[in-house]
This record gives sequence, C-alpha cells and structure tokens, in this order.
Amino acid sequence: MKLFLDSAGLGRKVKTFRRKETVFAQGNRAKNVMYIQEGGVRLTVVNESGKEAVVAILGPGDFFGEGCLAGQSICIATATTIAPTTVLVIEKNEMIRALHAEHEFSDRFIAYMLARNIRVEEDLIDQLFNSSEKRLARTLLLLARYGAPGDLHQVLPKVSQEMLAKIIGTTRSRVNFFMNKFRKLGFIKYNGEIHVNNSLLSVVLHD
Amino acid sequence: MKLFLDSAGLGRKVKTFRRKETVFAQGNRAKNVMYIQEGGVRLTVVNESGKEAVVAILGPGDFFGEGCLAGQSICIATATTIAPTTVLVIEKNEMIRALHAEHEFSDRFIAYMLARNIRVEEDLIDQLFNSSEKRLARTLLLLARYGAPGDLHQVLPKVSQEMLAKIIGTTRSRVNFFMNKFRKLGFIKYNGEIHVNNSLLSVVLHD
DNA sequence: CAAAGAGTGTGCAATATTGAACAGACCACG
DNA sequence: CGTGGTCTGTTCAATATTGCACACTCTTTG
Repeated sequence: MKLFLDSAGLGRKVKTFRRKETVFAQGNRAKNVMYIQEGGVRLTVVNESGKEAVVAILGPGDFFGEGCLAGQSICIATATTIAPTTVLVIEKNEMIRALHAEHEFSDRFIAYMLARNIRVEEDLIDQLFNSSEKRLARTLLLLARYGAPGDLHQVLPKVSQEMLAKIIGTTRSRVNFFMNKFRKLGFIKYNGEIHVNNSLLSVVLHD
Repeated sequence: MKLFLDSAGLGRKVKTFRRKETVFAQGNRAKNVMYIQEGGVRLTVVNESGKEAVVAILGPGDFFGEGCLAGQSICIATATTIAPTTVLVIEKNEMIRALHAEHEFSDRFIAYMLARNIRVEEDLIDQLFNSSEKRLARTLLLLARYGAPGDLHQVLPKVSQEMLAKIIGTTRSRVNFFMNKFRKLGFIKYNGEIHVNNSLLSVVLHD
C-alpha cells in the first residue's frame, strides 16, 4: 500500500502518537483522512447524556476520518490510539484528487470501503439479533483474532470490562456477569491478559 | 447518473419487479451489483433461529449487492421490492472494470459507499445508545422523510408494526406499545397510513 | 510508604423487554 | 355472503437488563 500512497504523492505528512492519545475529537472540524501505518485506533462516540460507545477498533491498513469526503464537516467520533501509532495524514482535497486520478489507489480505497461496510453491517446485524451474551462472545473472538500471532496487527487485547461494555453496548455489570460465566465454563481465562478458547464459539453458534 | 452508467457501457441489463418480489435471496450466489432506477428495496437477514431483521431500506440511486465486489460469494441478505421497481443489473466483472476505468463512475460509487457507510454507522450508534422507544421514533422520522413530497423516493410508508419491529430490532409487542403511546401523546396519527408529527422529534432528542 | 486511580467481584431492587396468547377490525376473493 | 389472511389492541408472566452500591486488589505516583 505504501507504494501507492507514495506514487500518489501522499506519503508525506506522517504523525506519531503514544498510547492513549487523541488523534481527533468528536466535534472537531473534519479536514483530513487518516491512514494507519502502525499501531491502532479506537473510535468512540458520546451521547447527549454522556454515555459512550465504541464504534470501531482499527489497525494498520485501515483508514479513518473518511467521513469528511462525504461532506461531513465535523467529526462524529473521537479517535484515540490504543497503542503507539503512526498515521498518514491526507488532506481532504489531496485525497479527492488522488481518488480521481490514481486508478490503483482508488481501487484500493474502494476495496477498503467495501470491507469496512461489511464489517459495520455485521456489527449492526449482531446488535439486531443477538443478546449481550452473544455479542460479548463475538467481540472477544474478534479481538482475539485481531491480536493473533502471524497477524500484522500488534495491538494487544488490553481491554477492560468497562471498554468491552462500550463496544457491545451494555453495562459493565452485564459484561462482568458473562465474563465470569465464560470463565467458569472454561471458555476464557484471564488475570490481566484475556485468553480466549475456541470453545467460546459455541456461545455464538448456539441458538 | 444514468449518463455515467450509459457511457460506462453499463446501461443495458435492466430488470423490472412488481411489489413484494424477491430480487435475490440470502444464500444465493452473489454475482451482480444492482442499481435502483425506480422504486425501492428492503434488505433483510434471517437468523439461524429464524428471527428476521431489516438491515436497510433503499430507493432510487442506491446500489445493493455490492458485497460481491469485496469477495463475498454468497448473498448475506434477501432483497425484496417494496414497490414496483426497476433495477440495473451490473455483472461483477463489468463493475470492477468500470470502477477501474471510468473516473466519473468510480467517483460516484465512492461517494455512494461513503454515504452508505455513514448511514449504517448511524444505525449502529442508534442501536448502541438508544432504547427501543427512541429507535422507533427515529425510524418513523426517517421513513417519513423518505416518502416526503418533493423527494424522488416514491415509496410510501406502508409499514406494518411487524416490519417496524424488524427494522429497529425488537418485538411487535414493544412497537405496538410505543405506537399507542406516541399516538396518545399526539406525536403520530394513523388509521392505515402513518402520519408523523415533528413533535416526535422530542422523543429522540430528550435525554 | 501512603494515597489515589483503575479495574474487578458481588449483590440487589427497579425497569425494560420478550414471547406468547387471544379477540376484534379490515380487506380481498371465490 | 362467508372465509382466510393480515394487521392491530391488549394482556401477562417470565426473563433480561440496568443502575447503583460497596469491598477488594492492583499499580502508579507523589
């Protein structure tokens, strides 16, 4: 990918962040598209009433902030790094130009958007269908694969129950309840790191 | 848009459907991208356990079935017309070629995907944050705008409570309960057609 | 070391939600 | 005209979920 970005003249503005830094905040003026080279980012949204939800967890090769291309003038989400991270900052008009002019680049971006769309739709379907128990199981499985060996994503599953609650859209109460249940059943283990056993799949698959 | 489609050599295969016909079904082999010229389509997914959910309601200018471009070989959803409908059928490889070769066309498609992504993310956020009462209110408001005068979408809000339940991901019980509540409060009226008053907004906005 | 902060385990009452049932209204159609 | 189908109004008990509270363990930090 770096090749395309460079040849498209986009490989210039790079920013680095430490863990837990804010790349942009909900309400900021939306001017740039970001591309993650290394590390990872969490997108969160807060309610009028202060409730917080995690919309996405992204890693190397993912774009974010692309909403500005569709005319969104203000960031709907807050982007926070979940590991030391380097991102490519692509100015909106630069991005539009590149998408129009560079075939390979726009092909890649379309592929990315399609994949991203599928993922968000899966998340939505998950919410529409499943109980919080199943959603937690699915999220754990996905996060486990995310940090899997052989995967480029080096983002470790350093996730608190609080954070899990915000990802699946429920309360810590509930998450704690199921985490203990899963542990008692031998589906997961944890002391600081969470170890997910494949048997957890049975929770997702069971009717 | 028709211009681009024609000049891209895509304006040839057209299919027409009556109301409540199936364009493609969940599990079918995914080979084509569809483009709605007239009418409307509802995308639904069914569970292993037979529960059904409405993932999207689309109108003129919308694409669907684009998942096959991202390598999905099988349709995840069922597409059903909700009005007399004409769609353009674009064979997958044709689509890929056109996206690569025709600048204007790929620009349009990217814009569409960005917009669609935002909408699905909004739906997801809605699910993560809000109670079924708020979700119902939001859905009613969106559907009302959908069939608004001056809008090209001519799809009338002929929606049963059952269907509303499948859109917001709850039971008819719940929908009925809130529909009556909204009616008593003067937010909506209905006998066969549903009339939505702007005051319904208060439900969505109130914390 | 002591204090503060973050994360977890637990319990519980107040609500929200499901799932199922049944009756009545309305419409299309033979 | 009657029949079947679809949709609504209404109930209710069984569950699921929230929202809080408090104690306990760590880790960090002054």
